Amino acid sequence: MATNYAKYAQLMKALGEETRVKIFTMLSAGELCACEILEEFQITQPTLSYHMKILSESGLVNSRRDGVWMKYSLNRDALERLKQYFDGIEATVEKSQVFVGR
Amino acid sequence: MATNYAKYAQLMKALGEETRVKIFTMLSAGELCACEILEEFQITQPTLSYHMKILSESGLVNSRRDGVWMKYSLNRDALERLKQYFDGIEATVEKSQVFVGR
DNA sequence: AAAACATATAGACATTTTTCTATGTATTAG
DNA sequence: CTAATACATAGAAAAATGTCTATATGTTTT
Repeated sequence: MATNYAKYAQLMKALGEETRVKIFTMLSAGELCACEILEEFQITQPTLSYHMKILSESGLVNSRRDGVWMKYSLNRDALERLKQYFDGIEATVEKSQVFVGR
Repeated sequence: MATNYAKYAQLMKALGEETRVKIFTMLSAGELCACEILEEFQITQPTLSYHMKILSESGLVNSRRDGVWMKYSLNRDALERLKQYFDGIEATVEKSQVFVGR
């Protein structure tokens, strides 16, 4: 499977904005509706809608309609993919950093 | 310690671009100079310089001058911080997803 | 069907981002 | 010291992003 950097970039970009990374973090506590999220920010409802769209389209966040409300939750698969990406990244110790005994 | 969402957003944004996430991944194999990185992309040298600046300023990447070359490597602390952020995010299983025995 | 509520979309606008070309700076070799 | 090499900076331009107001859509209640 060729590593899909464009997809990783999309996921990271979705989290590369303060409001969105806050929302993402909030959702780790469980599903929330847009109205509950909105209360935590000083932004208008259309602006929140815009951010939720970006999070949803990236796949990081699931959305479902519940009557009049939109409920949002984390997508476990996308979260796992991101975690696995970072697990695959290992900062190799540079020679200059190695202390070779005494 | 108040969670610094602006800082997380900065780290993610630095990785929220395909060229940069590729470079970041390349660096997990070890230190590289700008000229080696440049060979892998269809961009000009100033454009690479711009991307390296963003990666460096975010703290994700270390840079040092070695004679005429700039050598870049991953920053272990920043990487750890990102990993720990994601480890702290747990997609809680929604009620609707729970299968309650038989 | 109409009203009320939650959310989405359209359009406009300012700001930020990404890219380039041209040029400057730092380091090494001759 | 001059030339060559590697990289950085400046400035410009196009594209993308984030925000708002106004309005549309979908859902429930009456």
